Amino acid sequence: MFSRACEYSIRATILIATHSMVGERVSLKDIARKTDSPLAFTGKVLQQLVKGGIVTSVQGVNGGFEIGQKQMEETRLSQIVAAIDGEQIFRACGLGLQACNAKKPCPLHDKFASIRNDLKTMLEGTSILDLSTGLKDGLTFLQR
Amino acid sequence: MFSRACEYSIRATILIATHSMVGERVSLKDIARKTDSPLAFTGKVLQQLVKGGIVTSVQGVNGGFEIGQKQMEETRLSQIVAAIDGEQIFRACGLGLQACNAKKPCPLHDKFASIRNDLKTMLEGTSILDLSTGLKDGLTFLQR
DNA sequence: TTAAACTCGGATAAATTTGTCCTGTTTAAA
DNA sequence: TTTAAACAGGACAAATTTATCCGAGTTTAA
Ligand code: SF4
Ligand code: SF4
Repeated sequence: MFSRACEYSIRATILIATHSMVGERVSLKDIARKTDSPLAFTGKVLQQLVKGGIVTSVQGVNGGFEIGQKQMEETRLSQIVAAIDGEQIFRACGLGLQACNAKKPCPLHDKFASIRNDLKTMLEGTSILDLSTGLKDGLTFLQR
Repeated sequence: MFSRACEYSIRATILIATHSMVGERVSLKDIARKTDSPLAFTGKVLQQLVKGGIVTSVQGVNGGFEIGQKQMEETRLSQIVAAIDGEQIFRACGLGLQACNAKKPCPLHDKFASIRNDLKTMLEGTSILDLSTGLKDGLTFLQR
């Protein structure tokens, strides 16, 4: 569904948010450990998120990653996915035709577009905060 | 969403079905041309479908691929996807955790599992025949 | 001033997916 | 019996994704 890079970036962002809630920063090292992700690779995708304005990084001692209260309320999961995997997933044809076009539909169009749209709606309706509260309260998990 | 190999295999199967409806076989050459797919690679994935019992191949002059009337009615899109991409897509965690487990859910669990289930239901409820009639009648397309 | 704890970013490597090539085998018809 | 049209399948190549390595820059505190 999502690329590995995208999965890592979502897990990382959620973790960052739970720490930002209590005024802490998280280091890449901790992110990698607590989300069970490869450190250096996760560093790369986090840089993309920083450039995309989704999370903030602070260099130096006591540095790390953080996300503002407002950011975590307003940023949608769809933005993370778009920042890493691109908009493709929201628009692509289920059968791989060059462009999705309801005027000249592929055989799967109606059924596929419906689900793709549900996915889009879900991702656009879910904020980082939504995902982070459950983790903070110990109801959900980032590793298993 | 689906791998390229899977997209090719679905397009190929639908095309094969439209020909089988009128008692014809289709050659790999024609499949590649009419579905805008790389010939040799499509040949590979078709071999997987043959092994999976989804389509039948006939060697020699006037050979090609075909699919029985009953097969196209009974075979579900989910079976093609499973044959090429595996069952992963129906079971995998949206955030990439090792196994999907509602008892120890990832933060996206509820919302993701719902959509993943809709997708599964859709794929299981769609037969090759369903997809092929529209193409045969010129209402849907396999290239653009 | 120095050391330590951090992020940043380029280069490179490994793994996977996608794609091609070439040879062999089967089959029908000439 | 020969020939040509077709699938089968192994070996290899290209492209993409995933992952690692390492040196450089930044910041705080001792
Ligand atoms: S059918 Fe769905 S997937 Fe295929 S082209 Fe139309 S919208 Fe895209
Ligand atoms: S939340 Fe959804 S995706 Fe994550 S583990 Fe549970 S079922 Fe799988």
